[in-house]
Amino acid sequence: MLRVRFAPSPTGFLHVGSARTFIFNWLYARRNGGTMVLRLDDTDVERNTEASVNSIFGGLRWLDLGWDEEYKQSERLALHRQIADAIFQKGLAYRDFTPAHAGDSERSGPSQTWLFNPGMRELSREESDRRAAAGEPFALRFRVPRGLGQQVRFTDAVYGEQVKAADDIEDFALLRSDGMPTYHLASCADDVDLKISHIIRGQDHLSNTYKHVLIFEAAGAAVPHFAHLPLLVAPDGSKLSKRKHGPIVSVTTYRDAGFLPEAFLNFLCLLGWSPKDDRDRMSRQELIDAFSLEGINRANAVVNFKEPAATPEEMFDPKAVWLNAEHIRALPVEDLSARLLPVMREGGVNVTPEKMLAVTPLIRERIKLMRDALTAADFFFVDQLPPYDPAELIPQKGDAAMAAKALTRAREVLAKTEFRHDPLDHALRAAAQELGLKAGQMFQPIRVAACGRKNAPPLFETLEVLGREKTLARIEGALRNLS
RNA sequence: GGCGCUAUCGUCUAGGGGUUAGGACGGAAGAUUCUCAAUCUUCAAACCCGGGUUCGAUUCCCGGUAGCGCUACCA
Repeated sequence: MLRVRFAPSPTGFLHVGSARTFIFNWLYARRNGGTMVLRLDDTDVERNTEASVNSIFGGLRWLDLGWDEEYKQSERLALHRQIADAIFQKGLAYRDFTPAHAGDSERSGPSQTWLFNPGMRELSREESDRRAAAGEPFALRFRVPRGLGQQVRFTDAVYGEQVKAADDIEDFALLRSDGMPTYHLASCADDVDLKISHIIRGQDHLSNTYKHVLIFEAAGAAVPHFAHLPLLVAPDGSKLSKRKHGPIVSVTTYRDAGFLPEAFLNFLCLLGWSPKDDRDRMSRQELIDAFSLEGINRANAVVNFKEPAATPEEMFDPKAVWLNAEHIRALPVEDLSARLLPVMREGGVNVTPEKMLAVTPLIRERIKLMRDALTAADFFFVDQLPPYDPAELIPQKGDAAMAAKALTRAREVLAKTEFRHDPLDHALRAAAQELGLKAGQMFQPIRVAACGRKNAPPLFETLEVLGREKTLARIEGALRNLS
């Protein structure tokens, strides 16, 4: 039975790297009929926050992926201690009574490799028991086989055969002196108990995996399969951090900016994985069908965002934005319209589903992010157009007089033309011809009058949706501006 | 410092002992349309360096360099 897990520690918002790890696990489970387990690795009580849990769940809910089972590591401490004790009873771990030091010993000084504490490792069982019984605090450390030339090995589905001399592995802690399990112990104990068959996680754990193999073996459990994922990094190659890179590393930023969850999912999948057949836009189902561990590559992938966040949407990886536009265009108009509705309303636009459905085809190819609809379609929803430069009304190779002539004629024609695409097309083209104007010279003043700007959707469809009343009022306004 | 992982256009990647080294984004140019988009066409753009193996290496091996990870009683 194939079982995978996503095990975030709730110490921050949902990170794009974590999201991708979740996605790859999910894809693997769905592809192979496996079970997806979500486990909150919350043993670091100090750093866990409720806000973080909310961010993780909120992000995952948005991605709409789902999982089959859910656990909280902090509720499973008894299991962790039981396994730690079993390892200790087998003589594969020892008590270390050295007072805890707050992680300051590294980086300063000659920084020698710390492997183990000989005094504590060699302490007799009697002495150890006596000091423990006396209430002296201790950390429990794994007794890594030393001086025997042993090797620890495992096969990684992505990185291949991995071997390390046991002598190079430090005697890592299993339990802290306060009795709480460390990440390594808790993670492995839970993986054993939850019968996780495949561990798919970030490559930052590749070198930790030797320790985990040691724990699995010491616990007498089967060692699961491993697949490590290349890391997602910033354009300068450094690892993504909120501290340094800000909201761009948070999944909710993409949601709030108007990414479609399936587009974001698609984008993340293409970082460090390839279907190997030149496809780029892929649906959820296509991703499931194409996913395999063989498609994962080994080099870190850059999330190509702009460091000093330029304009709001210019900061995103251009490929993510493009993919989003692709997904938007691939959506049936009805679906896109329905999904645009809440975006517009959140943006303060009062719009009916009917109106939205009429507007959607006009902006569909003109928006990259969902929120772009707010600016792309603004003129459909306001009573009064915001002020614009009357010079915009003047057509190519024309002057104010030409603009006035075109608008005056348009006012007459539009007063009696049916407001549908074809009649509008015929009437306005005929009017242009009468006036001796090129189509563009006729249309531009009308477009600017109706939309308040030069760049807008095609004229006839736009007028049709806008309606006669608003159109004529706006032409009226434009003529006033011109004089 | 120690141990390990990685290295193809600016970015994501395909490929693999002999290829015009392929695709995508982004960039440039053009076509098209009533503007803007969308679409289509074209162009520029890469095998980290040095040794070896080989008739032949970008591909295999070794070394270097660089980047990254681990080296906590964080996860």
